[in-house]
Amino acid sequence: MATGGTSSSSGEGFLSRMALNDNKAGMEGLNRDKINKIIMESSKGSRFYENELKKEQQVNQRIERMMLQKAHITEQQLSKAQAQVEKMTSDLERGRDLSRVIVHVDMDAFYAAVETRDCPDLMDKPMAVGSMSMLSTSNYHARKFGVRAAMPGFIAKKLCPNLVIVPTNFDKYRAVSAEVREVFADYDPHFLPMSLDEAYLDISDHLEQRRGWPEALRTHRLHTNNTGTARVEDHGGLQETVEVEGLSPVLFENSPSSSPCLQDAAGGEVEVFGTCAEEAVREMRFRIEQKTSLTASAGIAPNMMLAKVCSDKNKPNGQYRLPSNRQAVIDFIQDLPVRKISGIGKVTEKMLGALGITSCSHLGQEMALLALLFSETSWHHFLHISMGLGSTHIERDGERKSMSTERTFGEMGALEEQFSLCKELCQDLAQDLQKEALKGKTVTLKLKNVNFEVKTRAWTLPCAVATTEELFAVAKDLLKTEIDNVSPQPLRLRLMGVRVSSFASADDKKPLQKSIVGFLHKKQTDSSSTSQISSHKPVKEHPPRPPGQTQPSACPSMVQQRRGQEGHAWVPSLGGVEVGGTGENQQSFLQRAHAQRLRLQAEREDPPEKGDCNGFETRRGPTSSTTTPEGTQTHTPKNTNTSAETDISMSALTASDKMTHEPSAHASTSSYCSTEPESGTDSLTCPVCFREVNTTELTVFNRHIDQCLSGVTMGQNNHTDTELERGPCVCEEEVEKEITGGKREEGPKEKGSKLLSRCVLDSVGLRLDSSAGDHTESTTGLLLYETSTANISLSTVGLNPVCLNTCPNGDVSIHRANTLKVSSQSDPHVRVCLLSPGGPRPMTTPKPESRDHRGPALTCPVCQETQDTNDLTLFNRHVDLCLNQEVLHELGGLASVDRTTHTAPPAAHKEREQPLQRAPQKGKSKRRGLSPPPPSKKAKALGPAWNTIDKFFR
DNA sequence: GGGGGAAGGACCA
DNA sequence: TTCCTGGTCCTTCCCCC
Repeated sequence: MATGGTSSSSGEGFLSRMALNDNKAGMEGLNRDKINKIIMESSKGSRFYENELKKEQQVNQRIERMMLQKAHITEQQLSKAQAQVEKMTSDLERGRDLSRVIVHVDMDAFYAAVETRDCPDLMDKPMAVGSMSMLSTSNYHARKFGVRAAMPGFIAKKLCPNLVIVPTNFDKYRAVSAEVREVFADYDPHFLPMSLDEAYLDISDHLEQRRGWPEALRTHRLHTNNTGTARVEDHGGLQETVEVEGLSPVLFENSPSSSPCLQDAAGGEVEVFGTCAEEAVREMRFRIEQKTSLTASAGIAPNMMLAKVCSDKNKPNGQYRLPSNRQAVIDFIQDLPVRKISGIGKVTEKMLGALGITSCSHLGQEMALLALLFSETSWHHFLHISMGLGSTHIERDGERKSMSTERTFGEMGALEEQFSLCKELCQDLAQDLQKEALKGKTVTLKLKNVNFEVKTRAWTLPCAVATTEELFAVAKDLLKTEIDNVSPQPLRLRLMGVRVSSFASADDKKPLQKSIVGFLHKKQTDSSSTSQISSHKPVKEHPPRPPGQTQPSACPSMVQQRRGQEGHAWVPSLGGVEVGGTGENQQSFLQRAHAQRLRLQAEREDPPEKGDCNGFETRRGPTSSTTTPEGTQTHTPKNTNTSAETDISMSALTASDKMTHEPSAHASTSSYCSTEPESGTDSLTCPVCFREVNTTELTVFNRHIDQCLSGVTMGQNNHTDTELERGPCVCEEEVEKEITGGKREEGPKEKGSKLLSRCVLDSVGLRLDSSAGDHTESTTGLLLYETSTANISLSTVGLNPVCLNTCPNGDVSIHRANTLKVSSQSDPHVRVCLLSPGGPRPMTTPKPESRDHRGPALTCPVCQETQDTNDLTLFNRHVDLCLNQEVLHELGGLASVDRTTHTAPPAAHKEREQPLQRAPQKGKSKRRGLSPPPPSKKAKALGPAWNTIDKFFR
């Protein structure tokens, strides 16, 4: 395999990135060569090693490119950069702030110390905390053998055969950490914890107060079994307080003698601390030790970067203060190896080393060169370091950016296991998210294969998600995509993780408008019940969406994700009415469906016959009764055909659910972004059949709606009872085959043509009046269709080109703009499935014919008024608002919307044409990785189904 | 060209 | 035989407007 790396600059047969990192306290003066030899012998040939080799090669290539770039730098460029650096240096110098006293406190070998404290037998033994796979930390005895954190246990054992490895016990460490933090809080209530054993404090304010404190407040009693104290040393003007004795009975046996303690009136030993920074920090460490029997080291400096370096200076069990004057800072930083700086790791160190830069003073000397070779962010960072500058303000309430969970395991190749684990991770993560009341829009799946290659696949949703079902809906599909990518080979994993990021801002957390759930609720919904989802307020509480304000686009289609590597969102020009993706959008969908239904009902001259495909009230085919947990029987159609809404859930859950055989999953969500009822509700009203469903389980309720919609509209049932019981889990290919009868062209390739949904047209009010004959045209219907991101949208027929297909007996096509042609030989109840136009399409392309060429003016399908516009955007706006009003009106809701505002002024028009939600580009092949190469730009632009669409318009 | 998403990677404890 | 976990930030590529 990878052999080139052995002859790289890292040395013959030697991988520098795997070599011992002795940049840690207690590891000075080790026999590096010997240790490295053992590490290499233990690792060589392993997949991990091969992967490290690969990474090393990549770094070497980076360095080669950098050196090449350096060779082309001209004197002129250099002097220009130098001028830039000098200007920036003087700017930074002017802003230098030496007024704060920042402390970095780091517990010494924290986990190991806790374990040793609790098991004194370990005191004199080399020990580490972790497992044979990985060590979290080691004590100082073990460090003498080269055993350190982040080293696999089996290698550590080879370095130190007597090493005792103690398993981690995070509950215990958390408890100790809490005690330590209590002490921190006395010095800086807003301290910044970096981990369980480390924190930054700004003690400036404390010192201010401390100056006025009487001695009694600075006096602390020693526990009888501890005698620790400290002494202050003077090192060439740099005052240094060295903690010396007893405080670390378990770790540091060679502590120097202490200064004498005083005795209090009761005869107990006490320690009196001074008022300066060193004394305050010494006192803090003293108190930590008294409280936990563990020692801490600290660094005191004018900024965080320096404090961090200082805390390492006298580790373990010591402290170091860097005086707050510029010269002291400059002197301190001069000979500091760059690797000592937090943020400079082995790669950066190596790159800088290639330029001859090993210390911070070199950094300053070569800054012009660095400015030319590195990014602005990087060289600015370097400049700060070279000047000894760092943050003087401890960001106390920094918002969390992401949350994740991941698991490493033995090789896993079975799909069932993978999907099952994926769900477990989603469950764990959902719990964590719930604890912090977080919801995020981006879900990332992290995979590490058995070759240690890490891949991340992310999907950004238009709405924030947090529940297991929502997370799983996305993660599972990302996983499925990766499985498909390596198919027919199995995806052999050793790690899987799920991350959520792009957390909702405060604004996003505000209640959403027009929640259908409020509408769905039983009227007597307990008003005192606490809403779990803030958005789920009754519709009355929310005003109608202002004209021009778009709703978030819907969530991506699973089908699209699985099928297309190049899927793109396409928010239709009816902006704001897309449904099916988000909870909000689903709600809108249902609301509109309801409104449309009522309107159509009222319009109907003849009551629908049994089985009429317009007939919401009529049901064809067998029906079944679902017994709710409460024992109430709910009439539900026995039909597994799904509504457009549930189509998403079907496609979202099909594959993996089948694979994992998790019966709960299929009904768990109807989209990525679920809608949950408020707690305290004991029944929900079905928006289709208007019956109360005695359940608060959304899964049950969703299923009811699915079945209801299916039965209402499809009027026929080709599925079996078994299928019903199993839920709408039909694999996409099966559906496609079934619907198209295998007739679809195999073009280039239908591969891209995404079968998006077996939708039920009249469930949203599409008039498919087949009673007049085999071929009927409807000019006023609303067509449900789905965009390439699985947004189910309500759109007037022909306003957006769609590709239609039917099954098994029908044929639906776009006959003309604004016209739907239906043909059915045997059954008037045509099932229509939609093929995504796919691809990112500007709303204007392909434009339907202009009004002049299209014939009559546009007629609103809701209010039936002819609109004096042929601008589709304006018309869409009108329809949208019309529907809104219709829904609100039907719900007995809000003040009416002035329809005169529907025809938007030019400004609002523009607003509607704001950039569309950009689609996530799924699975696109990057520079690296295993994904297939990306499609051509043209293919991407057009989208996979364009060939198909094109045929309709040709 | 700028903005922003996706993916990968560096780095830290 | 065996090389973690969880988090942040940065860079690069790419697409869209």
